[in-house]
Amino acid sequence: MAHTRIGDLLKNGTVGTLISLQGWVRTKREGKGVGFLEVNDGSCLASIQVVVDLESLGDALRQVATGAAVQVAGCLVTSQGKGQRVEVQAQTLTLVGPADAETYPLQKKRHSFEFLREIAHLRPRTNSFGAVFRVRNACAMAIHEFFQERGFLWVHTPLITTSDCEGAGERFQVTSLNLTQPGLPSTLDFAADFFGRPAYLTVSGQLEAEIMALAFTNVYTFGPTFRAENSNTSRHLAEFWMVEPEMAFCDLEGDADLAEAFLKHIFRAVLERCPEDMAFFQERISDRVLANAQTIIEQPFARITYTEAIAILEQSDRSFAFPVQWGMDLQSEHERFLAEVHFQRPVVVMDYPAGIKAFYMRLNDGDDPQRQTVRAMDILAPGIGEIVGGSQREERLEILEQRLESVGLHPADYWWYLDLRRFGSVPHAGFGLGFERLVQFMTGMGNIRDVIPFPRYPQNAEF
RNA sequence: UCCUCAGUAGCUCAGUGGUAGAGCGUCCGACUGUUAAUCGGAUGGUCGCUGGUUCGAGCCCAGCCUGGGGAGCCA
Repeated sequence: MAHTRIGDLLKNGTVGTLISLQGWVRTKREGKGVGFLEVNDGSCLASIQVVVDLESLGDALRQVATGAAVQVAGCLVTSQGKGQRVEVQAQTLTLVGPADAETYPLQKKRHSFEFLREIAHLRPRTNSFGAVFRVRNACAMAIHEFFQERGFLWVHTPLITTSDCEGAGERFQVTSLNLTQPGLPSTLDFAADFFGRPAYLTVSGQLEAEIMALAFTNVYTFGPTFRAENSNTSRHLAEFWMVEPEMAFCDLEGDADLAEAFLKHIFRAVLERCPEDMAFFQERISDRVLANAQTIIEQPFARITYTEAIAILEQSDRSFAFPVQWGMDLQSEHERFLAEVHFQRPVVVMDYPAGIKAFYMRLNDGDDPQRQTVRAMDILAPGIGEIVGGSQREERLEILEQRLESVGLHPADYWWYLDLRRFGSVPHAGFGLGFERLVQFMTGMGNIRDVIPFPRYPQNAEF
């Protein structure tokens, strides 16, 4: 008999039919004449109740404990008990893989996320992580859907790179040299290394995405990114996934428009496709999850310039640890005030001072030289902070060369990037979205390490 | 990396100088179409590590390790 996924049985299963299912036992309750198993196969949040007659299947049931893998065949019947529409009256119960109840770490109780992080190989079998990873999947699909519907090409930018997306943080070095040899690293000869020069794991696919955008008009990347920063926070990972759309013939306003439509689409899609999981987050993780999603979907994002943001902060009666001053980078406390207190919804902040942003961002025309700004755009989200960072790129060759020089970079190292400005240059723009931060934002999960199956962060790469 | 809080049973925690505790889990029993089942019993400890103070340290002191929260960096 073909096996049916539990989500299918609970939703569409016809009472009276014979079915077969496979999954892992969440709990077992045993009485005198009858026993109950709750079996989950990850297809949905709910487990299905399997009713086991002890006279016929008692021996088999005794082998089964929490955590065991089982296969059950039987009749789908209307539940006599409360709490579920249907249940399975077992005719056969097969133990596929036993689990020792004494040593199986997951108990029939609530566990802390800190503890579950230590058993990342088992935590996907919990309600919380089941919901997280189903929502994560739905987010990823919604992202592809959004771009594909709009004619964006999914492009694959390299993970190993020799270029540096300036300002994006510390890089992991990639080498085939034998670093355990004595005498290293003073004798390191990169000419003898695999690529003949130092190479790194990518910190951003943006520069290569620009190449592709200037051929395909609208493209996006969606893949892993690596930062060797010694960051120990609830919103940083050493390995994370990033989405980076890049659009030719597009300015900063178009960029912000796309980012807003993009976030709205993802929230709408996930709410529609994972209602049980989202209700679970609302109930168990944060009671603001659903209201937050509604705000994202229904309300237009606030949109201000950096200069206006500074004015709002200066006029607020808050006293900030970091004094507010034009030219400074916005601190966490400032971002939180803007998104959580002042606007209470996502805020797009545009036109940052040139001095605090990367070389490739387009200089605004007609600025006071003392207050030169660039066409940068950050989206600040309540509870998360910066979720999107983007800009219109500098498309003018001479100005880009000057910017490189002024920040101490060598234009020769960026010859191909500059070539894009020599041959058919057009205004273009894009942004980067931290995928895990999006999932955090969506689910209300407090720590980014709990929205990726196997988190990498300083001193941690166990699983 | 900095600031701060914490580390005691499988898990969540109480215990602030004098015999190591509770709830949950697990096991056994009872009971029951149960569903965070219920009731009774049992099981369970290098009190993070190292050193120090003291007649005596889970508790006080120092260093280290690990984890949480916040900050910086950023997505």
